[in-house]
Amino acid sequence: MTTGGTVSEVSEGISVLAHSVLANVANKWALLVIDTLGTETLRFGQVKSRVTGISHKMLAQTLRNLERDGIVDRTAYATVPPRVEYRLTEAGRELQRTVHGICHWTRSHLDHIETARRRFDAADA
Amino acid sequence: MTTGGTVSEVSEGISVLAHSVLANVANKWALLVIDTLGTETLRFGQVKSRVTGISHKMLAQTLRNLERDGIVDRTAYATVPPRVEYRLTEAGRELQRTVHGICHWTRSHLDHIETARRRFDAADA
DNA sequence: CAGGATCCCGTACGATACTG
DNA sequence: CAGTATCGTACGGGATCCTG
Repeated sequence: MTTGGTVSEVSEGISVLAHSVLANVANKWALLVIDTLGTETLRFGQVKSRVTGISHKMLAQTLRNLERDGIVDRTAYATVPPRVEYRLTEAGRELQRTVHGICHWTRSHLDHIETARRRFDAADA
Repeated sequence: MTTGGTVSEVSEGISVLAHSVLANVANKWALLVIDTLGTETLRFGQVKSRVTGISHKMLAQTLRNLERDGIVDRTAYATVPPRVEYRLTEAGRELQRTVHGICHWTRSHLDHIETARRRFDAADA
């Protein structure tokens, strides 16, 4: 590293944090979980059944990361069997609006993308 | 598998595509590249220097995936040295608006998140 | 300069099993 | 039911070298 200035150190520190946040937020499972939660309060199992294809492990991990970043709120009831509810925080709901935009864009462009892929794959053949 | 109906086969086929699209779009580098392109037309090297921390390989890979999905447009000029320009397609610009929302949310919530993380990490200690 | 090919390590992720 | 721990495999992603 040839930088060595305090300014660049600070700005790099910020970008490191930003990158780690993006790594948590900008991945398939996190997006789907955030979009699924929406304005609802759901139990672990409910989220799992609504997010198609997510594994038990990945859901737990994703929820923990989102909780850690203050995006989802976790409430555990000390009952038997245990009951744990998840909901988006205020910041989480702000994020959810733009996240929903991506999910919506994806769904509405599926056929567009499929043909684009076919053209691309045929081109370099 | 106990499903076996044509309906579920079709819906699963759709979700498989959706998941693969999300896997391309919903990752750190793709988001940053899309947000960086914005409304501009940039050369490979320009994108690379603007997306902090991306490696040569990941940029090439990300741009190829985005091109394949019809999100970015690639124009190569047969000059020496070669000159390749990237810009968002129409669909890509639609996506860019919501992607920008995520990047903006991340940037404006950095300190909020940092404190949330500290509280979380301190709690389970 | 753009970008593919190869090597190699670390991590993500699924499956499974165990605890409260 | 919710969550953690362990294991094994497969993929992500960086470094490096090579081509048009």
